[in-house]
Amino acid sequence: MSDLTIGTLAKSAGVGVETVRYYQRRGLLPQGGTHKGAFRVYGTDELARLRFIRRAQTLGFNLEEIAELLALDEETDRERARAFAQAKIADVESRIRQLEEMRSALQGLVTCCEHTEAPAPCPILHALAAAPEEAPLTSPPKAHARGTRARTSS
Amino acid sequence: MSDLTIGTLAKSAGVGVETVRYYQRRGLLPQGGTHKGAFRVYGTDELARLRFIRRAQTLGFNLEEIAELLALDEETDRERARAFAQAKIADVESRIRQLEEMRSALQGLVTCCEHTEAPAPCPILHALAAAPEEAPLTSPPKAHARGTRARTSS
DNA sequence: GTTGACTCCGTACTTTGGTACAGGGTCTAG
DNA sequence: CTAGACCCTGTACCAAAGTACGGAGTCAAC
Repeated sequence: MSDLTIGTLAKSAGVGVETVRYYQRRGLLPQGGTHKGAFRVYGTDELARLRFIRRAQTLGFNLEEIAELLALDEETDRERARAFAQAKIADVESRIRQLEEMRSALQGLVTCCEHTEAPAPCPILHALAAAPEEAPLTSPPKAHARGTRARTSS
Repeated sequence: MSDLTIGTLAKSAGVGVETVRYYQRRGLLPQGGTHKGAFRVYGTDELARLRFIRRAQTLGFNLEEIAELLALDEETDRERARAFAQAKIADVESRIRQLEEMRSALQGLVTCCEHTEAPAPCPILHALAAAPEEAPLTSPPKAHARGTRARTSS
């Protein structure tokens, strides 16, 4: 037993076949698997690796980070694993803080809206439309800050 | 005054020219602007609209949602604006909860690691590698849950 | 011995919020 | 009147994590 085809391997880990292949392309899973006939077969270590990936994802690691985690040695890399986890905690916490700021700003708008008499323009839309010179428009969350050159010209 | 070219309009709002054009393509800003000579000129309402977009982004709205917000009427759509904001609050809060779960799981691993004697395999990597039948692998945060068909076949 | 499900391989597409670039035209200052 | 800065249009590209699809081969059951 534990002679899995890619399909059963995928199902066992709760992912799609295409996902497994994708992980193979990304180098997270071995391309191989021993051949048996024309199809590849996978064993329990591939399954464990696949589950490792999914669990690490639920903890907020992306695939690149997971590749690094997978390269760590259980015996000799404890320090590094812990540092990794701690860095991720810091990262998660900063995202939480960002979201909390959003929430309180939104909450402020809603509260304001509820305390405004009916025949007035919507304070929410109004607040969005008004130009707050004080709050200088902290740059919106860019998906991936890369070449954010403001092109301030010569 | 307030006869802005696309470049000055963009600079006034703190975005790049390409971004303005992109918003135009997305229908968030009018394509037009009155022509003056060969170039388009924009006025204060385009600038206000552009700033509206950026502010709404900092509150966590995506461009599709912002398009809807922009379609609301300040006078007659107060209910809808508030509902919108409240839905966004709920959304933000659920993301916060998710992140908090991640954080506590990570914190648990780190704490565990710190209380383990040195000559043992890394508990973090170990925990990731172990198969927790209890915690059935709550699906990792997919970027955009769309066609997540597990292809459970016939 | 054929049908249907599965596998293999490669490539292209998805989403979101933009960037970048090419190949023009135009406007303005010196 | 010419150089350089700006504008226009259109298209292609970026990241991340997959998903979809086409065409061909193969395996197992009936």
